[in-house]
This record gives sequence, structure tokens and C-alpha cells, in this order.
Amino acid sequence: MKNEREKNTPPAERILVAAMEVFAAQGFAGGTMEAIASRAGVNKAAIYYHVGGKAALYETVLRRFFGRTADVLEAAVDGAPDAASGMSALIASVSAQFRDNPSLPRIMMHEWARYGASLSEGVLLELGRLLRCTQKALKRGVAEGVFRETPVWPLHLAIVGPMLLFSVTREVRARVSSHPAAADLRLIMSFDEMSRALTGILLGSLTAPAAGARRTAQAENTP
Amino acid sequence: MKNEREKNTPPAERILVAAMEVFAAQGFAGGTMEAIASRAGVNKAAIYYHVGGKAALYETVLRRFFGRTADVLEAAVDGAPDAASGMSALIASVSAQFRDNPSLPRIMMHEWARYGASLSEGVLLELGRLLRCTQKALKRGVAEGVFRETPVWPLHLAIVGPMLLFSVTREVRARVSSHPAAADLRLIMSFDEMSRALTGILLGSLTAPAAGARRTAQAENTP
Amino acid sequence: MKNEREKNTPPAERILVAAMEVFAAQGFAGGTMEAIASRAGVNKAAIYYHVGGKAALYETVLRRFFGRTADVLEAAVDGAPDAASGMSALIASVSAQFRDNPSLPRIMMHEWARYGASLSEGVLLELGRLLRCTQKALKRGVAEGVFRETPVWPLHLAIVGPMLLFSVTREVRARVSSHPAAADLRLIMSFDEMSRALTGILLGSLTAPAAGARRTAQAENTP
Amino acid sequence: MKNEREKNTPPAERILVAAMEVFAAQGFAGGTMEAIASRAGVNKAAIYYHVGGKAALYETVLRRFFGRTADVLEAAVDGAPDAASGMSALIASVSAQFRDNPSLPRIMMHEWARYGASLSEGVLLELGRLLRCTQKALKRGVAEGVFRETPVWPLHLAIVGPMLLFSVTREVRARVSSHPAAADLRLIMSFDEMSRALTGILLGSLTAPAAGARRTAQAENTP
DNA sequence: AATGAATGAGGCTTCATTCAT
DNA sequence: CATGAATGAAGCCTCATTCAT
Repeated sequence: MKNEREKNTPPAERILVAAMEVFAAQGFAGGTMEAIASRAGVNKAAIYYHVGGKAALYETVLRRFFGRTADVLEAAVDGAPDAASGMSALIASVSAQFRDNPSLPRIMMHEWARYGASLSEGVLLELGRLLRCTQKALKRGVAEGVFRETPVWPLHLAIVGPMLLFSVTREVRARVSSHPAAADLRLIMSFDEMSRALTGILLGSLTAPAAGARRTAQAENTP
Repeated sequence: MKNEREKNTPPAERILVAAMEVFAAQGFAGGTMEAIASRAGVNKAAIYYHVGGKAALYETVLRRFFGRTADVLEAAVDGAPDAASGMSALIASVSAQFRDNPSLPRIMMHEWARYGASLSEGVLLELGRLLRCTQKALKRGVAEGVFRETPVWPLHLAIVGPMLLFSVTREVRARVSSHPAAADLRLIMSFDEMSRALTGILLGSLTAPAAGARRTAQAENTP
Repeated sequence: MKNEREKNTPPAERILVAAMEVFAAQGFAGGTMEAIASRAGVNKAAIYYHVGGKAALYETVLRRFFGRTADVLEAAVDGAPDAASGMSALIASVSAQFRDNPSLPRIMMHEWARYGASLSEGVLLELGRLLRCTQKALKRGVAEGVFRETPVWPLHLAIVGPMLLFSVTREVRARVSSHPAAADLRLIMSFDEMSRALTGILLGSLTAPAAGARRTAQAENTP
Repeated sequence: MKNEREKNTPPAERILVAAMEVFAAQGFAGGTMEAIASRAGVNKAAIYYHVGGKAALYETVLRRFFGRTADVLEAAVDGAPDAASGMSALIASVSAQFRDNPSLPRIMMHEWARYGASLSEGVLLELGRLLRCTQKALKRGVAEGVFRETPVWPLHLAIVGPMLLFSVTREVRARVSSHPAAADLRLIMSFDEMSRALTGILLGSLTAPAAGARRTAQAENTP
């Protein structure tokens, strides 16, 4: 019962937010309607009245929040002055989204782990928009001649995967960081630092003269 | 009830494997003792006799399979002739582990998404070993003068994150790939291809003259 | 939402008809206010405004439709020129009532099966009028010397019982009649045919010289 | 919690009996698992363990008790020395079944009123056996030359319908019989009396020289 | 070592009913 | 008059766990 805004936000909206948080923390199976209702400050039956059953609620949450994220990423990519800063902005935006909406990465991970059991056509469309952002940022760089030709899909994974993992390990890292055995690992790091480090890795590779890739292939085949 | 080996494997082992698979697909909350027992070909009560309750079973699964993975990765890193191939071998090993044991990435994602609610001291130690592998591979390259100084943690995430996401999206990608809108995205890719692509990106960045990083920082500050 | 007359019939009337139909098909416990409201084309709350709660609605339905039936039967019996045709008209009227208002027999059966849980004083009076119809038709025949002295109650049951069962089995008989095992049973029969067959049985018995009854008693005692 | 036999009867049996009684009194929708469990003296979950969900329980009840009734009726018809006593025995058996198992007529009426919504293939077979009993008794009489040719189905209804109605009105008749307005109706009557009265009506008609039927037809067509 | 039976707790959902507008 | 919103109570069902054998 987050009393802060309980008054001014319509129940349907409060329900969606509460559901997002509960499903993020507990997954679809683990999240209970009871927990969602109490967190949203409404009666359990109100969820059925406004949204429908558990499955409908979950799907609505997925579509809604993935859609909003896609909106933000698209804006970030489109607003950049050049290709390199477009890619940087994309990564920074992913980072910021995950930082400001910690439920997002969690619910994504739960959902992927479940074989995307609740990924309806509508949700998949929103996910597709996310992938299109990476594609657009990449294509622009290639067109401007500053990025090497690179397959989209691994690049997308290389952006989202690390940020996902970084985001969801936040609490565990904080818990573990005080442990002497973890002292040298520098587990604590801000989203900005992580975002910059990742940008460094990826932009470095995208703009390099493809030497790295060649050398890697050699290393792979040599043994 | 995988009849294949039901006869020759001791019940306790069968239970752990079944639990791994069920928890991977459904998460901790969604996986039921009934499903695990039936998949293991044993009575429900047998699980309590051999392993203990649901929480104990889950924790045992985590420790067991993370431990085995750590064993394999350590061997891969230690067996490499030089730093570059060590890093390549690490990435390839992660890829192979996820390919051959599809439950592994799923259960990891579920667990991280849940705030590591079941990450006991013992499990954390196994996870620490995983991180040490990246650290060791990186340090060696730096010592040999072929890798730039790089923070371990982002590098680790940049290896594991993409491979995790790649692994768990396998089925959904297969489902979606026939869709016309996904035609140009080349979503279908073998673990080997993905592994090589990722190796290219990361080794390229690790061995580059650090120019990328610098340029990135500029891009970030320019706007 | 039977659009046909939705406009011209007052809400209270539409509600009663809808309730009749829903209660007939689902029984008191199974019929929902939601279903009734939607079928009547009104808001759920309107039912409370116009009629009252579920129990009041049900009772109103019972009284209303049983009362109307009693009106019709009384008219049929009173309008007959002689005793035999009075009895025939009674049976034919019961048959016609059940044919034209299929909810009537169903709701009666539900109600009787429930121990007449909702049979208030008012409803019982209407039911009493039904029984009086049989009584009147019988008495007239006895007075005219064409009917044997016969107990009213068994006769009433022998009229209403078969017609009830005939009416409510309509759909199931249609479903089953195509089955080869039911081929010789001639389950499909019009209300008119059934009514005539029943009239034949009952009038035959009422007008017979009471020999049948005596012989029956012998058969019973013979073992 | 009928303490009488709670000890010696297996739970599955107790559950079926309790379900029969509860469904008879309340119908399918109105009967609750809670009520059934408590009446059977078992935990609610035990019902799911032994029988399955509500629908399965209901169907099992229908099949079981209709089947038993068919057994009894078949035996009665087959054991009679001649056609007339066969028909008498059939009617008497129906009467005795309804008397000794008051849930039977109630559940039948509920089920018919519901459009036979739960009449699966298996249950329909048992119901078919009931109809076959009437058919057999009738055919025998026709073969022996003592019964007129008569359609089976109306005869069956004329036997079962009145007895059904008689049985389920027992309590209401008792309640109403003290009312002065009902004094002359002789509503209270034993099952034996009712059975004999009905036998008189039906045997009288079956053995009559078909005069009744002819006269009836005249009466119908005259107006 | 293994299992069929049993159960208390809790989860999802429906429903009759009320109320402010 | 009419209705959208809201809710407490109750219903069906599942599940982790225990226990006697």
C-alpha cells in the first residue's frame, strides 16, 4: 500500500504497477493476486473487475511496460546526432530504463526463462520494437561508414544481456560485496559506470578495423 | 518419466535432474513436487526421504549444477595455451554448457530475477568460482601484455549475459523466425556462431589500443 | 439481450422473463444475477432497484408464472362442454403450457427437487390452484357418472408428472435419438402426440369399469 | 458426519453417498464441496484425491446410482411370473427405489431440468437401461396377448413421471397437509398406496379393449 | 527404501450486494 | 432511474508436507 499516490492514480493504473512489481519479484507463478491487490491498495475482486484474471493481468503488464520501454529507446536512438552517439545513447537508455524501473529486467528474465510462455502476439510486437532499435542504430553507423558490418542479433544480446544481469544482481552484489573474498572484484558499480564500460567494449569492437575478429578466428582454429 | 535411464540411475540423482528441469521451466514457485516426482519416476514422498523439502531440493540443485559448471569452466581456462585462446575457450565453454544443459541458463535467470532469494552461502561460493574464471582469463592476458586493463565485472557480464539471453530465447526465436517481420533479423543462429560472434566483439575490444573507449567517452560528453 | 422487444417492454417485465429463463436452465443456485441482467438488457443494479435481491426475484418468478399457468388451466377446464372433454382439455392445456413456455417445467422440477425451499405461502397458493383444476375436472366426471371415484392426488401426478418429464427431456431426446441403440424407442414425439397418448391412458382408466384396479391388486398380492 | 458407519465404509464410498445427498438437495451448482466433505467426514482435498473435481464427482454419482437402480428394476421385471405382475413389479420397484433412496428422484429432476448438462455417454447408457425395463415389460404383455400395443415412451413417462413427482413432494406435502384448504386433497399417502393407485391406472389402460383410446380421440376432435 | 492416503493452508475466481453519482 | 465501481464472502482447486505401513 504505497500511500504516496494512492489517492490520485486511478485503480487500474495502480493495479498494473503493483502487478509489475510483484511479478518481477516472484515470477508469474509466485506472484499472488492477494499480494498485488494489497500493494495496489484495492480489493482482490477489483483486479478482476478492471483487468481480468491473472493471465490477462500478466500479459497486460508485459505489453504495457515493454511498449513504454520501446518508446523511450526509439526516441533515444532517433534523437542522436551521429551513429556513434546513437549507439551510446541506446546503451545508456537501456541502462537508465533498467535503473529507473527495476521491475523491468526482472520480469523480462522470468519471462524468457519460462520459454516466453506468456508472450502473445501483442507482446512479441513490443519486443520486436526493442530489437529494431539496435538494428537502426547499427545500420546508421554502417551507412555512415563508421561501424563494421555486424550481425544485429548478437549485438542486441551484447547490449541487453549484460545490462539485464547487471540490474538484477544489484541486491545480491550489495549483500556479497562486504565479503572479503569479493573485495578485489569491484562488484559495486553505478549504472552509469556499467553503461560506459559496456559502451567502451561494444563501440570499440564496432569501430575497430575488424582485426579483432580475424585474430579471434585464428585463435579458435589454431589448437 | 524418462524411461531411458530410469533403471540405472539412483533415485536421488534422478530426482535432482528432474528438479533441475522442472524448476528451470517453471521457476521455484511454479515447479511442483508432483511434477518433479513424476518426471523422476518416483513417489512424491521419496523426494522428502532422499533430499528433503522443496527449498532444500532447490538449493541442492543450484549448488550441484553451478558447481559442475564452474568445474568445466575452470578446466577450460586452465587448459588454454595462451591468454587469447583462454578467453576464447572460456566463452566457448559457457556457450557449450548452456547448449548441452538448457536448464542451466533458465534456472540462473529465474534465480537472479528473484533477488537471489535462494542463494545460500554455498551457492554463492559456486557462483564466485564462475566469476573467478573470467578474472583468471583476464589477468593472464594483462600479465602477458595482450589485454588492456579492464574491470572484471563488466567483462564477466558481457560474456555471460549475452549467452544467457541467447540460450533461453532459443524456442521463442524458433517460433517467431518464420514471421515475415523477423525475416531480416537472422534470429536463428547456432551456439557456435553466437559464441564466435561474441568472442569477436570481446576479444576485439580487449586487444584494441583503447581508442574505442576514449572515443566513446567523448561521444557521451559531447551533447 | 433479446433485441426483439427490448424497447417496448418495461424493464421490470424483461427482468422477470430473463430470470425465468436463467433459473430454469441453471436452477436457483446456478443462475447468476449477471446472467439475468445481461439477458434482460439491464444493469445488474437495476434488478435490485426493480425487484429486489435474488431470493425475491426467484419467488416473484415462481408466483408470477405459476399463477398465469393456473389461470390458463382453470379457463380450459371451465370452458369444456362435458366431463370427458374437460379432462382432455386439462391435459392438452398442461401440454400446451409446457410447450409454449419451456422454462415452466424446468423451474418446477428444480424447485421440487430442492424440497420446495422457495415455496412461500403465496407460491403454494398458486400451486394449489393447479391441483384444484384436476379436482374440478375429476369431480365433474364423477358427478356426471362417467368417471369412477378416483383419488385426486395420484391423478394429478399422473397428468403433470409425465408431461413434465416429457417436456424437459426434449433436448436430450433429440441429442440421443440418432443413436442406433435408441432407434426402436421412438423418443421423438410432438407435444400433441404425447398429450393424446396420455389422455388415452388416463381417460381409459377413468372410464373403465374398475376391473383393472381389482386385477392389479390381485397381481400385487400373488407373489 | 453420519457417525453410524463412518468407521467401516471406505472414504471413496462415503464421499459418493454424501455427494449424492448434497447434490440431490441443492443441485449441481448449489451443492458445495465443503458440504459434501463434511457430510462424508473427510477433508475437502480427499475428494480430489479419490474422485476428482466437482464435475467428475457429479458424473460418478449419476452413473453409480442410476446404474444400481437399473440393476434393481431389471431384476424385478425379469423375476415376474407373468406380464401383468411384471408391470406391477416394475412400478412397485420404481416406487421402492424412490422411497428407499430419496436422493435418486431429486437428482434426476435436477439433472433433467438442467438440460442433462452432465449426461455423459456413460450416464446415458444407464438411463437407457431404465427405459429398456419398461420396454421389456410392455413387450412381454403384448406377446402374451394381455396388453394392447402401446408406445413405450409415453408409458415409461407415465410410470416414472408420477412417481418422481410423488417422491420429491413428500416434505412439502407434509408441511402443507395440515392447512385447512388442503384437507380434502388427501395429500398424504404412502409409497405403496401411490404405487398401487398408479398400477391401477396404467394396467387398467393397458389391458382395456382399447375402447378408452377411441373414445378419447372422439372427445378431442368433437369440439 | 518406498508409497498410498490424507490434510491444512493458501491461491484463483465468482458472485450477490451496496453505493455514489 | 440507471449505472460503473467496489467489495466481503465463499467456492473450487492445488500443493507442500506428513504419516502409517
